Amino acid sequence: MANDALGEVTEANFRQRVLALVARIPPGRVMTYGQLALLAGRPGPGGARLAGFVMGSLAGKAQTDEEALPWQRVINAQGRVSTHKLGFGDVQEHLLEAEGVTFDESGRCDLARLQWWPEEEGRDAPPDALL
DNA sequence: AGCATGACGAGGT
DNA sequence: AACCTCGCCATGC
Repeated sequence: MANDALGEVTEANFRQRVLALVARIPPGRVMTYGQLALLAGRPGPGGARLAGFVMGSLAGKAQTDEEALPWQRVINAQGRVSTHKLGFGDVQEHLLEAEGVTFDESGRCDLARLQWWPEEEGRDAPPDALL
């Protein structure tokens, strides 16, 4: 047992970890696929893609059970949503805007300000005070 | 059983 | 800035 934290990260617990992290993202804040992968024990580009696969696997559910998982708070490293291809990119942006996230003309949001890290547990507002 | 494809991202050209 | 390659794994045909 032991090693949930250091031991091998199986596909099963990787998925579980990713979902657990997504569930903790505060409203108005976001996390990237690569970041989720890193925190779930699979750093690097490959891990980021895996995180994308995990999210994609629950795309249908996410839409029908949105209260259970804030899937819309997961975006790519460029600060853009990666769901246009699936047909609900606009929905995702709209949901985020409803939480206060703004996107510019090129569809980018301010990751530096909005990206959330678990260390901030408890702080649910953007680190504006630190600017 | 092989092959294409899908919510990614870093590094190189 | 716009590509290209590679890493990574599940799923459907």
